[in-house]
Amino acid sequence: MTDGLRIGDVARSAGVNVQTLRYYERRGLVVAAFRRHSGQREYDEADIGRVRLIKAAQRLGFTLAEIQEMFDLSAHRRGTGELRARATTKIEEIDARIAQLRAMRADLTKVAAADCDSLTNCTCGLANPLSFADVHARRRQGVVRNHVLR
Amino acid sequence: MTDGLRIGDVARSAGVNVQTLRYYERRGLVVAAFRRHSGQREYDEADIGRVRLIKAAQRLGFTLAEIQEMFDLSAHRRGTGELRARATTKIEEIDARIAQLRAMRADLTKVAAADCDSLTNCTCGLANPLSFADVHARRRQGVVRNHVLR
DNA sequence: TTGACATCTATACCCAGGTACAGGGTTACC
DNA sequence: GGTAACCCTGTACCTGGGTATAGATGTCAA
Repeated sequence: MTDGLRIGDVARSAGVNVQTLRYYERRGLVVAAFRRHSGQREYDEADIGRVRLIKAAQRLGFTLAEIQEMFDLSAHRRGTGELRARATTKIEEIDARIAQLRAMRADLTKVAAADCDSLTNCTCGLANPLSFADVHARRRQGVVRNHVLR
Repeated sequence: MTDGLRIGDVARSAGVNVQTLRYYERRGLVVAAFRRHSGQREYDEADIGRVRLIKAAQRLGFTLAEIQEMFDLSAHRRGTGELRARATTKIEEIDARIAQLRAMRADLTKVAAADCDSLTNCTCGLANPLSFADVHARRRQGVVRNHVLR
């Protein structure tokens, strides 16, 4: 009886761990079609594709919950344009995250430029709850103290 | 006996939870200078600044472990240029993350453009372990099947 | 002194996406 | 029929940054 794929075959082919497949089954993402009399799972070729699809969607930034939802949508045949809509939403999320990272980056360059000697005595704006922009504006007005080195 | 600040005072001033302060103490980040006979923590003004500094560093993308390490560095007076070096390293990490997000974004625009009806029947490259660029190159050579809708 | 609030310790729980046992049973090949 | 490799369930653990709860004290103003 060597027709169906066993869990290890699927794991190797899809590049995941067997524990991961059992975890996906617990979450309802990939459920083995059959069980042998002994309880061992039996998969088919399509399951390998399904696991690969999950990993690909993860690489695009989708969570397992979102992927599961998209599977459910296609199962219910209500999916016209849904995938595109979800991709568009995800693009917006990514844009927001990039904007946030860029803001962090800008503030970090100011920290690097200020060159405080240590974190505990850095007064270049880090310890201030205001944004760096605000701190710099106030400094120009003489409201914020300058650096205290060491 | 109302000299020292109590944990709730620090929490309110720094904009964090009291549980968070106790958590920081467990991690060794902010330890109350004194304890009352009853066991209650007593802080001073500097501790508020320290907590704010932690939150500011977190906003810049530093983890608590990294922040702790930077505190240790300044305590050991080996910090000349260290903060700048760490900021520079963090900037590189952020740049790498932005590049990764941009790659994800590019692939997502391809998914949106391909407009597959559903995730399970999407053959626009999602389920393929190769990058989308590769898939598109192969499609031009007629190696990859076209979409199967629904 | 009473009542409302604040604080204490210890422990468990949350998110996501798995990973790592322990202690068994099954399968494949020689 | 031995033995190595595989598979099973169930449970606990991991990261990171906290949050929640329980039950016991402490503090403070009226």
